[in-house]
Amino acid sequence: MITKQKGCHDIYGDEAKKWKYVSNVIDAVCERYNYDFIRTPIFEASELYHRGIGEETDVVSKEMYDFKDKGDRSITLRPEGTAGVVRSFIENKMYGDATQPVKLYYNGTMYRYERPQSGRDRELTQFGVEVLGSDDPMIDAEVISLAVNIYRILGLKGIKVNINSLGDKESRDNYRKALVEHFMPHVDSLCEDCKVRLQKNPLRVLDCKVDADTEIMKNAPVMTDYLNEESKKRFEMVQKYLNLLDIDFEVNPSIVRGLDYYDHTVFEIEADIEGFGSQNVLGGGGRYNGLVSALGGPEVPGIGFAMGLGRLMLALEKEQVELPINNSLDAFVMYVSDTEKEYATTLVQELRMNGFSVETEYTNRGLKGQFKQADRLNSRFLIILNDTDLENNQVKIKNNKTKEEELVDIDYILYYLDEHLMSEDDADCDCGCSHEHEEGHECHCNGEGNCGCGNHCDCHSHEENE
RNA sequence: GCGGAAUUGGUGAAGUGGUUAACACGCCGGAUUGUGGCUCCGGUAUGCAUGGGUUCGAUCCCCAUAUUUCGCCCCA
Repeated sequence: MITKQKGCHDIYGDEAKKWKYVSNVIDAVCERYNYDFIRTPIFEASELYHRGIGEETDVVSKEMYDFKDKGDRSITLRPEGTAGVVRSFIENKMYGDATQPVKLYYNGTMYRYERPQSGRDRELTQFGVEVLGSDDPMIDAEVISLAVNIYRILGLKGIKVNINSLGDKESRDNYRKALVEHFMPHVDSLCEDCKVRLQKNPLRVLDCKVDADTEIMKNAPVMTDYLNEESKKRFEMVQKYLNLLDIDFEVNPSIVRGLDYYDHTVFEIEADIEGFGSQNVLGGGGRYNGLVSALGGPEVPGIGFAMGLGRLMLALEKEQVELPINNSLDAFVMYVSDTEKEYATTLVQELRMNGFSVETEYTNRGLKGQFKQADRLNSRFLIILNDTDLENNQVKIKNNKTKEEELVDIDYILYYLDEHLMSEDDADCDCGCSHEHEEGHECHCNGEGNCGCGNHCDCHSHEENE
């Protein structure tokens, strides 16, 4: 048997429906924030990541999925989304668009050559946003709040937002110098990795878990003390806007992020859920004012974040958040004889073309088996064909909930289904999301008929629940 | 890159160095002559991840590989 590759997953059935639902929420929220969808290639020239993410980062130095193509080009499966989006921004000269800043979002697979564990796969799906062309602290807060609001809308409660500022270049240079001065005298007591980091990227020494509990690490200078006036003021503004947006956060000076392109605001959103795996960072991001120019574009500031959808799913599952997934069918057409089957073929198509979700029998089951199949598929109506009825231009339609059965004229089928499905929905809700009707769920449509699910709804129960 | 645990039908799983690998669910068929969901009856693994080895004999013991899973490191 050929099996899937290590660290990859097949997503299907109800799980696939959940993913689709989450993607719909993401699309709906991004639309409200006016972010445009962008799709960039899954593979890029390796150099993009070497220059963009940073040679010394683990992501580049040991986790890249790279290979030579038949033209002997060095190709890499994208390990993250930002570099590709920024490349596209430059290549397509989006900095020349009239509508600045450029606000983009993506939702796609990334690849990292790692040893899989809970919350860590080789193929992972990330949703992320990038804002290019504004250095306003207000947009920093907006990006963070967008991420938080998506978690909120999905119903996830256990999240914690950590923010920090790496400051501008001057602040970072000063801090870097202070770090080197602090650690150099004790270089021998550091772990092997840190010795290298101290040379190439001293900030990341702070990230080290091996030496985390040592005295030198605890006494290490703190970034926030080295921010110059301008950077400090900027960081305060970000916090002010976050407060205005009602986002709970904590300033955590140890957040430095693993990718080299960040400056000023950096943040991580972690799962704060009992029993969650050790890979508990749900999302993270930050500002990267130097990245566009580093990749050959003009001096354009940027900020973004990415969240792992797989980890989000784990978190939702851990919190037992029930996502509203639609598993029902409008009608199941049943038949036995060949002439009935012929009519079934055309009827099914006609119903489908008129907007009904309809299934029929394809595996020669007897009637009994077809009833069972219709139940399994949660079909609301059963259309039972019978040669005698057909001769009278009639079909039997059975309501699978009330078990009532009626003979209906063929010309009347569409109207009949329309009417009966509508009246069913009055009691329920026809937005298809149904979460507002379940206990313990909040609806976010404000009675305007748009729940986070992106489906339109005009039932009244929304307002009552809100 | 390093370490621990696991792998038995469609599914959840019990189990043993020795003739027919429990049990449950599901599925299929029948009782029910074209109306199911309850009940009863019957059928559902030449097979215990793959490849070697030990043994008279291996699903069980040993080794390797693959995959899964949980950690370390790192990240989403």
